Amino acid sequence: MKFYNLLIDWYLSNQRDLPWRKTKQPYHIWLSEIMLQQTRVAQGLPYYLRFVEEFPSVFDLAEASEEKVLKLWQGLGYYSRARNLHFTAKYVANELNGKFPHTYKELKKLKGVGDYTASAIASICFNEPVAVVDGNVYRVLSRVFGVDTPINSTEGIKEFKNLAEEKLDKENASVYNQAIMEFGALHCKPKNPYCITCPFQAECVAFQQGKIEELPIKLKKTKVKTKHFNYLVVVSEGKTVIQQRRGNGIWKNLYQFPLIETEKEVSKTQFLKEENFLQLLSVPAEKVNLFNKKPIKHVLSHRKLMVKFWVMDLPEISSAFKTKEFEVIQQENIRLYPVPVLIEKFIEQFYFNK
DNA sequence: AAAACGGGGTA
DNA sequence: TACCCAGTTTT
Repeated sequence: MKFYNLLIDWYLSNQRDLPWRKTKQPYHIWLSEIMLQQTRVAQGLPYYLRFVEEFPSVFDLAEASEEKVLKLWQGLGYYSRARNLHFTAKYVANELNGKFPHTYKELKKLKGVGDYTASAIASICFNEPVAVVDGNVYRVLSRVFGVDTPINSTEGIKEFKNLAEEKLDKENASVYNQAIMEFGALHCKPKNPYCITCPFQAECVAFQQGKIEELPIKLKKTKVKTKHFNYLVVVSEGKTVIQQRRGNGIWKNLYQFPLIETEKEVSKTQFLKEENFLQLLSVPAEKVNLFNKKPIKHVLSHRKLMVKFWVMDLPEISSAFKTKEFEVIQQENIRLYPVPVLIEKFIEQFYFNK
């Protein structure tokens, strides 16, 4: 029995019932694939359902504002996915008459669609014989065939792509690709895989050599850097002040309270005296209160943020906030804006003294 | 070639 | 903690 036959047999009796498996419409497959990049099915599923409900077609998504798309994406992370999703929706709707490309080569030209996603859409929707290589595929192939090349090295990426193409069932790329990913997700798991009941036990190099725990091999990732954020939460006549994050850093185009970044954690005295922007405001010290005594630790894949929220009770909005950088809004309207989870959690706890 | 880019689940 | 998740883009 060939590798792909065993795999597909396993899949046909073990696959999960997922909404995007009930369709082959490129719009839905594309949407699900973008959402599931570096994201577990369990986490992405509710977002997928809300998006399909809110945007039944690519035209609906194209017509929405980016702010609305980001708001619906809030909490899913990697927000460039949402921005690229919206950009591509507009492109497909307006330039391609709502029709997605039908080939790997053309799909890969879409913003936010890389090698994996182009392969996934081309194979799942059109049965094009191109192999997907995601985290699951790296794990299954490295173990079964005993490949110890680091999966995140240039060499490894090429080698695994070639191996994946070699093992692909070219007549049934759609089912095969989903099968190998599903097998990696449910059976050949990172920790405690079900080797005892594995259909590949006899031929699995890693199992036979006792290397299940070691494979796949991955080069160590970069150090997490610590940053110190100080947010100014203005409270004034039922209003507050927010700003949209610009540039290419984290949370681009999402909203937050006015931010002052410091080299290290600062006390109230240090905060009020040493920061230029605050001096500009000239707020009396008694009007400033620290919301959280200990900094809130917010950990991202490559950053550790230590965050303090400074609440400023003002009789009126300072003129320093009346620039293009800031927006003065009614407090109750803050829930309409897309914000990082960190900010959302704060808003839930803080009732703006009502 | 390496770093940037989120948030949550698992052991 | 440390690692991982249906990866892509930028530096």
